Amino acid sequence: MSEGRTAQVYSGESLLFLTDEQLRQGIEAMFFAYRGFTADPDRILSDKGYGRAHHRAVHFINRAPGTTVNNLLAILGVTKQSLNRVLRTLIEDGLVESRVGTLDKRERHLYLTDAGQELEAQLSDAQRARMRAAYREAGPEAVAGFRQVLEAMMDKDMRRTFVRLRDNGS
Amino acid sequence: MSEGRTAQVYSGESLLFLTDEQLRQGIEAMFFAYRGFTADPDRILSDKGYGRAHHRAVHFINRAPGTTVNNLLAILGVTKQSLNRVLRTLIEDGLVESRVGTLDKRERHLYLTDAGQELEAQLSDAQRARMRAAYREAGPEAVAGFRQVLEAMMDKDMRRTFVRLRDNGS
DNA sequence: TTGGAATGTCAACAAGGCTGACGTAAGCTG
DNA sequence: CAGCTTACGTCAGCCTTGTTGACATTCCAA
Repeated sequence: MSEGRTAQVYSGESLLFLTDEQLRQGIEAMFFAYRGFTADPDRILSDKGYGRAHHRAVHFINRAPGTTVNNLLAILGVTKQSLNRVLRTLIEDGLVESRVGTLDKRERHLYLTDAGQELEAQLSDAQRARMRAAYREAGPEAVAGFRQVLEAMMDKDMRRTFVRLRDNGS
Repeated sequence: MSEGRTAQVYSGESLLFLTDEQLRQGIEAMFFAYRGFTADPDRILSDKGYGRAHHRAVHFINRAPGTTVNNLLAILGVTKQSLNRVLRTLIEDGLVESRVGTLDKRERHLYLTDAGQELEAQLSDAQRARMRAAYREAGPEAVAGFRQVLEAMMDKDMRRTFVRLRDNGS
């Protein structure tokens, strides 16, 4: 599995030694950073009796209004039973609306209600504020590199999904 | 919470527009990348009846052999009951050894056994392989930026912990 | 010697994953 | 039209991993 203790990558003027130590620092950085990444939304959600799973659903419904359950399932990578539990509470609480498909009546198309959009904005604002602060501190070149490495770290399928979403949005 | 739709960061030759759209792409990149980041260890662990919590414990015990339970608690950010449950199974299975402190006998110092080191290496190899591939694909400048943004995204406390660990290791 | 700190343990609970099984409605295909 | 497949929902049960609260033990330090 391991390719030995070090590997070298040459690019432009700089030489990078991919020692196990450097890789491990990257691993730990991911671990600690992800905690920060989720911290603010988690606080907001737990006040309202929701969890991270609700956040994810709300985020991607907002991202692609009218998406089907199957579509959402593929993006989130969970079972329909798991997603259904979350969706049910969101629909009951009036944050999400589920409309029977017009073209294919088996499908349910999901939309955020006004209340749903309000929650999404609240979560989004908090998470973007942290991301914005990090981007500002690190600077533009760092941001480009950040996104390149993250994209390269994704599973192939997820990367396709990510790119599709990205190119849809803007 | 939001500072408006866009913000600008100027640095060197390039100008970065921190539009909400760009920030959201960063957020989604984190989400999808973290899935990839944990995918390989998760597979290995579930074969052996362990979970991500076991991985984290094993990782940081390997990282700082002889660490105390309290220390590990602070790093992992969970309750002692949660950690204890994981540690108990690891000790029962002979992967972790818990030694009563010599200086302060209330403390337990944690070490990986040979079997524990073997598991750690297996998990580490898999995770490093993915990180190495991502680093190679993105290139050295990207890697530097990646780490800068991640560090800036951490909570203050976690950042201190991260830096302390990093500077210890190398 | 007493208070507080570090640790462990028991119990109970919740979120959010999972599998398996089953039902219904709708679309598709021969 | 008949039969298979697809999309979705749901029930039941299980697991991991997080939580709180309560309580016992050990032992350092003032």
